[in-house]
Amino acid sequence: MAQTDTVTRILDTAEVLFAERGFAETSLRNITGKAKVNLAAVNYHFGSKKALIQAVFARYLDPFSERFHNAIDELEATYGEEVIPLEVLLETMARTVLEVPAERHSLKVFMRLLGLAYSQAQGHLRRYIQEQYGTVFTRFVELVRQATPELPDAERFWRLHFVLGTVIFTFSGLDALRDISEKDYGEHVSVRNLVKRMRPVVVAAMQAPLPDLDGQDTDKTVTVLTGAG
Amino acid sequence: MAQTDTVTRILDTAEVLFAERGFAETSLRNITGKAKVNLAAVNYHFGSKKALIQAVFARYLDPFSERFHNAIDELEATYGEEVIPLEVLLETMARTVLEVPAERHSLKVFMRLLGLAYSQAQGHLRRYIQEQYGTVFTRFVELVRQATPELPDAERFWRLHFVLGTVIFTFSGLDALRDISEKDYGEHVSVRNLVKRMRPVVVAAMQAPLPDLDGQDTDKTVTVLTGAG
Amino acid sequence: MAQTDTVTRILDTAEVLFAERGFAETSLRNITGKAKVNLAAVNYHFGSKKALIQAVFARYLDPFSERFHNAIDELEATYGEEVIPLEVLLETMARTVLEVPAERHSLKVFMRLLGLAYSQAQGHLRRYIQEQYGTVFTRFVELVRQATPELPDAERFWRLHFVLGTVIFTFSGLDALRDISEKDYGEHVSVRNLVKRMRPVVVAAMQAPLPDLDGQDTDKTVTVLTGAG
Amino acid sequence: MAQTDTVTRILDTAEVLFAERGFAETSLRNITGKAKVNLAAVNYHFGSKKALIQAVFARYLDPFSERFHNAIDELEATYGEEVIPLEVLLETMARTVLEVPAERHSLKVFMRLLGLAYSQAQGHLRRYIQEQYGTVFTRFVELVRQATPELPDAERFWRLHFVLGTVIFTFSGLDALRDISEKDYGEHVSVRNLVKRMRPVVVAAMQAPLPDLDGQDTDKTVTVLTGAG
DNA sequence: GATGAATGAGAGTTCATTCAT
DNA sequence: CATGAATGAACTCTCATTCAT
Repeated sequence: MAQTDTVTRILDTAEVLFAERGFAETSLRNITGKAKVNLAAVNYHFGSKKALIQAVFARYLDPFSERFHNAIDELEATYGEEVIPLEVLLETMARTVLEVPAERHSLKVFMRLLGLAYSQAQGHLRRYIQEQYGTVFTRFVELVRQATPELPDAERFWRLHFVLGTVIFTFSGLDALRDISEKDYGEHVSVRNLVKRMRPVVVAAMQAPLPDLDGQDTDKTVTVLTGAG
Repeated sequence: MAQTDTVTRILDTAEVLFAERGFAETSLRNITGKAKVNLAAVNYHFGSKKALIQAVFARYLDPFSERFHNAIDELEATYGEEVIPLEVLLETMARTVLEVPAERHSLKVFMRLLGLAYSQAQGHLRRYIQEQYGTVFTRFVELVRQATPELPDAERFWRLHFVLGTVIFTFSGLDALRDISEKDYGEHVSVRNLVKRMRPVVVAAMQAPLPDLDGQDTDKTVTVLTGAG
Repeated sequence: MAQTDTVTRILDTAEVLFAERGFAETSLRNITGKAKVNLAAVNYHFGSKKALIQAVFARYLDPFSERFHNAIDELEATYGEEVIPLEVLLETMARTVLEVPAERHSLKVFMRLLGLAYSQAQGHLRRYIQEQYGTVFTRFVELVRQATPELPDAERFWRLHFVLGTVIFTFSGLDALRDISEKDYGEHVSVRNLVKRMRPVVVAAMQAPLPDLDGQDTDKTVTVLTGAG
Repeated sequence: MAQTDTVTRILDTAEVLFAERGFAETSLRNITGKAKVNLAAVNYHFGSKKALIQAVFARYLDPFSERFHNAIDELEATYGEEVIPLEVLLETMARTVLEVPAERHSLKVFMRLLGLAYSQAQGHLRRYIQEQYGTVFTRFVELVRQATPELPDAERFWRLHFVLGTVIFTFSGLDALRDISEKDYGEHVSVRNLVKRMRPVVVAAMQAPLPDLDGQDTDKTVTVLTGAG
C-alpha cells in the first residue's frame, strides 16, 4: 500500500508536470516535492528519470495498445473479407484514444504527452515507443492501405504524416493555441471539441485529389502551390 | 568583423543545436564550445540565454515579416477591391517561407524552430513572437477571412493551425521522413516535390465540410468521428 | 552524526570567514573548501547563501534572545515595583552578550557579525533580525525608559543610538582598530577588556547633561560643538 | 573636458553606490552603467577598482587634510605655549568635517565611506588611508593628548574611536534614524541640531572616569560592567 | 522497503580586467 | 584619448544519482 501509493503518486504528479513543462524542464525535485515523496524514491522505484518517463507513457500506451488491438479484431470479425472503410478506421482510432484516459487520467495530458513524444523525444523515448507499440500502428497502417487503394503507396505515406502533423502539432501546442483561441474568440475548446473539428479535415485531407507531379524539380520559376500562379 | 564573426558564429551554432535538441537540452557551454567562442560571449552579446533564443528567431522572422508584408502589398495593389483567392494567399505564404531560409539558412532548421516555438515556448518566447510578429499574421489571417467567408472565425483559426501543423511537422522531420520514404518507396522527394504534394491536401483541408459540433462535451456516448457510429 | 557534523562544520567555518572578510567577500567555495565538505552541501542543508548567513546569526541570537528574556524576567522579579537602575540594565545586557558565545563560539566573531549586520546588511539580514529578535530589544528599551525618566523621549532615542554607534563601530572595525592599538601601544586588547573600557563611557554618555537646543537652526555662523567657540 | 567629465562622473557615481551598498557589492558595471560611461573607462582612468576606491576617498580626505592642518596651525598660533582645550579641538574637528562635504558632496556619503573604511577595508584601503592621512590624525591625537593628560594613551585611543563610532554611525544612518525620530517623536532634526545633541555626550564620554581593568581576562566570575555585580 | 545525507557535474550568470583599434 | 569586444575565473545554485543506514 505504501509502495503502491508512492509509485502512483509519483506517476500522477510526473505526468501532469511533464505535460505542463516538458521533460527537461521538470526536475525530479519538482515531482517528488509536489508528490510529497522522498527525492530518492524515483530512482528507487523506477531506476532513472528516463525510466520514469517511459513508465508515464506505458501507463497510457499499454491499455491503448490492448484496446486498439481488440477493436481491430472486432472490426475484422465484423467486416470479414470486406474492406473496412477509412472513416470507420479513423473513428475507431479516435474512439480508442479518447477512451483510454477517460477512466482515470486526463485526456489533455495524454495528448500533450503524445506531442512531447515527437517534439522533445531525446531518442530513448522514440526508440522505446517504436519498440513497444510499433506493431499496433503497423497493423493500422495496413488497414488504411486497403481502405485507400486509389492512393499510390508513397502518396499515402506522406498524407498519413501530413495528418499526423496536424494531430501532433495541435495537441503538443495545445495550451498555447487554446490561450489564443480563448482570447481571440472567447471560446474555450475541449479536447473532444477539437477532435470533432479535426474529423472532416482529416477525411478531406486523405481524400484530396492527387497532385500533378509532372516536370517536378525542373521548373525554374518557383511556382509552388498553384499551378498557374 | 570580429564582432560580426562572434555573434554570427553563436547564432549559427545555436540555431542548429536548438533545432536538434530543444532549448533546455542545449547549454550555453554546448553552443560556445561548438562555436569556439568564449562562454561569456553569449551573455556579453545577447544578455541572457532567453535573449539568445529570441535573437535566433528574429534572424528568420525579421526578413520573413518584411518580405511577407511586401508580398501582400503587391497582392493588394494587383487585386484592388477584389477578394484575393485562397490559393493565391497560400501560394504567397509558401513562397515567402521558402525564400527566407533559402539564402543562407536551412528550411529544416526554420521549421524545427517554429515547431519548438509552439511546443516548448516557456512563455517568454510565445510572448516575444506575438509582440514582434503578431501584425503580419493578423494581416494574413484577415485576408484568409475574406477569401473564406463561409468559415466561422474559430473554425478558420483551427484549420489554419491544422495546416500549420502539417507543414511544420513535415519539414521539421524532413530528414527522417525522407529516409523512410526513400527506403520503402525508392523515391527521393525534393522540398519542391513535397510542396506540390501538400497543395491539394491543404486546399482540401481548408475547404472541408463544417463539423457537427452539436451537443459537444455533453454527449454521454462517445461517438466521436462518425455521426452514425 | 554525519549530518550534524556537516552542518556544524559549515556553520563553524562560515562564521569565521564571514567575520574575517564580510559576506560578499566570502564565497561558498571558500567555506566548503575550508570546511572540507561538498560545495553543494550548503545549498542542500541551508537552501541558499542568504539562508546560511541567517543561520549563522540564529546560532548566536537564539540563545542570546532566550537568555536575555530570562535575565530580564529575573530582574523584574527581583525589583518588583521598583525601577531597575540603568547600570544594572547595561550590565545585564553586557553579561548576556558575553555569556552566549563563551560556551562554544568566539566572542570576537559574534561582535564582528553584529557589526557586519549593520554595516553590510543587504536588507534581507536586517529584516530577518528585526523580525526574529525585535521584541527582546523593544523590551530592553522600555526598561531603559523607566530608568532614565529625566531624559526627554527624543533625547533618549538619540543617545541610545549614539551608544549603539560606539558599540557597533568598535566591534565591526575590531580587527583594524586592534591592529593599530597593538602597533602603537603594544597592547593586545581582548573583547572583554574592551567591554570594560566601554562601561564608564556608555554610562557617562547616557547621563550627560541635556543639550541647549535654543535657537537651533537659526544661527548663520557654523559654531558647532562649543557654544562660545 | 571630456576626460574630466568622465572621471568626475565615475567618481560621483562610485561614491554614491559604494556608500549605499559597500565595495564588493558594487560592480564596475553598476558604476559605469549609471554614470553612462564606458566600462573600460574605470580601468583606463584609474587602473583598477582598488585605485578607484582610493580615489573616491582622496577626493574627501585631501581637502579635509589640508583644511584641518590649516585650522590647527591657526589654533597653535593663537594659543602659543598654552594647551588647547579639548572642547576647542573637538569643535575644530567637527567644523572641518562639516565644511568639506558641504560644498559639493554629501555628509551622509562621507560618513558612510568612513564607516566602510573601518568595517570593510580589505587591507589595501586601510594601508592607503594610514599612509596618506596618518600625519594629520597623529597631529590631532597629539593635541588631544596634551588636553587630556589624565588619560592613559591607550584609553584615549579607544575613547576617540568610541566617539568616532557615535559620529559615523549616526550620520551614516542619518536618513533612517531621522525617519524613525520624525515618526515616533514628531521632531525633524537638522544636522546642526544633531551636532548640538552630540556635544555634551561626546564631552562626557571623553571625561568619564577610568575603568577598572584589574584582573582583566583572568576573572572567573563574569562581572563585567558593574564593579559590585 | 525506504530515506536523509551527500556528491560530482554542470547549469546560467557576473566579475574585473585586457586588448586591438 | 577612448572604447567595443573579448576573456578566464569565479560565482551561486540545481541537477540526477548514489549510498549508508
